[in-house]
Amino acid sequence: MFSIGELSKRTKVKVPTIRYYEQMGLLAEAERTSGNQRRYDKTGLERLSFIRHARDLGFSIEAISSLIELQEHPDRSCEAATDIAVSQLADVREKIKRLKLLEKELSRISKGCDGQGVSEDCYVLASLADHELCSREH
Amino acid sequence: MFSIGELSKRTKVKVPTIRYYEQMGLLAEAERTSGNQRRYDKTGLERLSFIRHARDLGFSIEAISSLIELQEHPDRSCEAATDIAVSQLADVREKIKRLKLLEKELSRISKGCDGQGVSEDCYVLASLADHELCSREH
DNA sequence: CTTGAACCTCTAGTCACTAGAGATTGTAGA
DNA sequence: TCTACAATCTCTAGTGACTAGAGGTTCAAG
Repeated sequence: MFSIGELSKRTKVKVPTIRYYEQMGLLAEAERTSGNQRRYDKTGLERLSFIRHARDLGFSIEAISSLIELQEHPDRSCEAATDIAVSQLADVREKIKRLKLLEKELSRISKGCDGQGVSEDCYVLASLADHELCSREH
Repeated sequence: MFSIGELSKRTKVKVPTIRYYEQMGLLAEAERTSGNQRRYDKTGLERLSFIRHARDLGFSIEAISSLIELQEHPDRSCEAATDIAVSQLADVREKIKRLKLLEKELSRISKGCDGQGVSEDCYVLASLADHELCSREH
């Protein structure tokens, strides 16, 4: 049995975040010492590692809640879990697509001031002011 | 002179968001009719278009504030504005990098359940539970 | 002059935390 | 055993960038 600080160290999840996860129902309520401090064991550690990993992969708290529920009712859980993962993947791909367009636009804008420059006006500000100057959609 | 609803239509920025921008100091306080309703002109329209475009490119409200201040004090503004754009670009590139790693991982995880499957356990849940199963950092 | 869409302000909610106040507990060293 | 003090507790409020809703007022067309 170890303290919340120890759990925090081992999982690299901050102490207030652990309490927040408990409050949100992602973590079961921890056992307490006689003095009301939380104590955890291997189960708690594994559960939190799962949550942390899923958060790192961009799953929302809500999605993680669903995944945890699936874990606890293992019948047919695989399909449903895969659905969640696939939808998360679609999300990530969409974000990548959008960010790549932004990258092109920003790199074009940033380069505007290099070299001989664009007379007296700032190209960055001009580009932001006038969407027509954009080379593509974003 | 036109209303906030008209401005909203022309810029595709929602009415409450326009009021929010005013409150945050991004937009100058609009003129008012005798009945206290906001009225805008070309200047307001251009300013809001600038903000909207910058938001679309992922600039924070704070960054936009800086850009607007630069616009208003044009001496040396170009270098500073370029700095902001370049830092925004670095940000975007970093995000793309991270998301690409996630994409690989998620697509690997999602595929786990296809075809013959991985015996009775759900590969998605197992992968999330055990970071060691990841093929690379993320 | 009436109607009703559009406007006003204000408060509170969203997500996933993070920060701080003020009080209590656990534990290592003297 | 006592003492210090780090770690813990609960609670409230703040973050960013809005969004939603209540309850009231104004504008403009017919």
